[in-house]
Amino acid sequence: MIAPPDRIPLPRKFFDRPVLEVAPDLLGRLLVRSTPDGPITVRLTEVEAYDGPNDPGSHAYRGRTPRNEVMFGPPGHVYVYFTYGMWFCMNLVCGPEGRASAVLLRAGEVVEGADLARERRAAARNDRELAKGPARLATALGIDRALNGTDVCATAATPLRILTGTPVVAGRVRSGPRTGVSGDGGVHPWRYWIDDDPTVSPYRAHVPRRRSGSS
DNA sequence: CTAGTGATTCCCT
DNA sequence: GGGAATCACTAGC
Repeated sequence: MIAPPDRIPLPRKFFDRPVLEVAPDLLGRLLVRSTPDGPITVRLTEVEAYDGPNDPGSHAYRGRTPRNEVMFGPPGHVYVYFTYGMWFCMNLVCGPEGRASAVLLRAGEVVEGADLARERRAAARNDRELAKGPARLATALGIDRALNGTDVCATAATPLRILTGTPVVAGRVRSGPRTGVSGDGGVHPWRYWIDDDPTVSPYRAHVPRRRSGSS
């Protein structure tokens, strides 16, 4: 069996580059989640770059902690975090090792295993919403804490892989401020998405939440 | 379509 | 203790 040209795993050197190069280059790539019932494959349509300790929006901004430890490790590994008491989101660590830069996978188009994704995403009103948003994408693929640190470049069988897919030409890539990032971290146009793609999540500016019941 | 709000747990200060 | 790289749901236009 020879793999089709769009289903060749991306090598580790793909991720061992500055995060601002890797992030737009991930658009159009295929993220494959292996499950006992079969694969679920997502074509990436929206991502965000986080550039390590120099980036106020990054989880690594204040240094290494138990939670962000994977970000400080080698490129090509998955950083999964838990947020808002309910959701998981996933990142891909970029190079060079120790810089703690990573790409948040924000949205994608389910191109294989939509039936399996629908089971996990019963609230989705249509297939475009299956992976429209970082926590939705993680939910659709069944990503949780157990996947934290997974090597997507491993040669042995892994629960998660990244394949070549069809890279998006520069003219179809758009960029803008990152979603939900506050303060100085919000000024950088480090969110990248495929122009005019219906699976890209709506932009939400950061809004600090006040506690209910007091003023 | 937009805007507002509750849910629910973990992490870090 | 405060707030978080979010989502689902509702109301209103």
